[in-house]
Amino acid sequence: RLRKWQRRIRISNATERNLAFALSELDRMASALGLPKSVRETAAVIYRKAIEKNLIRGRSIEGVVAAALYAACRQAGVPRTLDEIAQYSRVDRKEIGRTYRFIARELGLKLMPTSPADYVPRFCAALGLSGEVQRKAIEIIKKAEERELTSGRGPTGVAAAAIYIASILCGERRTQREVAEVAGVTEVTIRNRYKELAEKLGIDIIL
Amino acid sequence: MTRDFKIKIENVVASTQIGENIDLNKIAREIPDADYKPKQFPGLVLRTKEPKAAALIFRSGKVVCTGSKSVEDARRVVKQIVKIVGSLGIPVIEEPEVKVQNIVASADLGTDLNLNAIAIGLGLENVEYEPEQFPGLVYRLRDPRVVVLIFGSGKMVVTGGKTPDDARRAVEKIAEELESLGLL
DNA sequence: GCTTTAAAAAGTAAGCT
DNA sequence: AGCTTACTTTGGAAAGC
Repeated sequence: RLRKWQRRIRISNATERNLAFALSELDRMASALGLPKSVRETAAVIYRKAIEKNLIRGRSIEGVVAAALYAACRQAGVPRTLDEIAQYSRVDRKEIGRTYRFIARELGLKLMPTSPADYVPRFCAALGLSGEVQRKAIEIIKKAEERELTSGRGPTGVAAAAIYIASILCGERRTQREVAEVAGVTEVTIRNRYKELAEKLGIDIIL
Repeated sequence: MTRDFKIKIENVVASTQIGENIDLNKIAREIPDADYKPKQFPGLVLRTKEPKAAALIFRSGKVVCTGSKSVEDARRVVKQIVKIVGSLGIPVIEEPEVKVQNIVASADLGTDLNLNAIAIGLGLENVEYEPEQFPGLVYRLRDPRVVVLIFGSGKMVVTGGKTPDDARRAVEKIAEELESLGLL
């Protein structure tokens, strides 16, 4: 029947239109966040899988796009915080987080929580810190994880504290305020984390 | 090895029905400390001091009681609400059937925990752990049907159960699981 | 889905002195 | 630098938008 044929065309048009919108939205956000093409592609794959499993029901395309991008960044080891993702989305952080948990669960994306170490390269670059500082910060984070000093703590706060300590130990000191700015946490959080790390890891920080 | 998980009931949510077609405006007029903002929420809020709790009274006569530290306290609160509403000349059911809807309890495993290891041990597909958003690991059990929030300190919160025993069984089950995984 | 209630856990945040 | 207050998460019922 002709009706049936036309209906299919309508549906496929809408589907394609939505996909085109989603992909353009994905590109717009990825560019704004300065993400590499590989991450965009990973996010696109996640988005398509979500579509195939009808995980969009009751959710906005933008929300799923944002969640797919968030997941892709983590999977690629170049995490962006939900706040950073939300900065370039019409959807708020809370909704992106919920959507992320939902699609991660439904698609079986087994992602461990982000390690503070994954934030080190980006934060250090933004602070103009050397590879030596990055190495030291990651070393501190690894020890902190072994000593179980990171359970329940925000990854960015731990990363910020480790970088703050490393910058001092390497003679490239950055202020708590500068580190807090790039890490997106408060100076109070850096203070709390660095005091704990310095004390429990036995690091002497002479100012 | 008798463990003391320090299980404590922190909140009991119960529902019941104390009457029909209750005039909430009258209650709001007669009881000065009652909160009633029908534009914002259809229920009227009445708070009791002993036991300290809050009751939501609806026009239908249905009542939701929250904040009690025990099932018995929840029943005591309902009796107080019946007495208060009844004293206003409003027809009430003297001894309504009280149904516990949810019990929130806290407990302590007594040791610090490595949440990353626990997430892997219990299975990433059975657990939610996003320290960027919340410090606790969320573990949903099918039996008993409750949700447990596990923290790095070893403390936890059990919610969603209908009886104190649901919370007790959940804590013991988790302790056993973690121990068999060598994470406790 | 939201609105309102209560309470705990631990981390982070914001305002004030 | 503290202290206080407050928001994040979990669960459930109620009546209505």
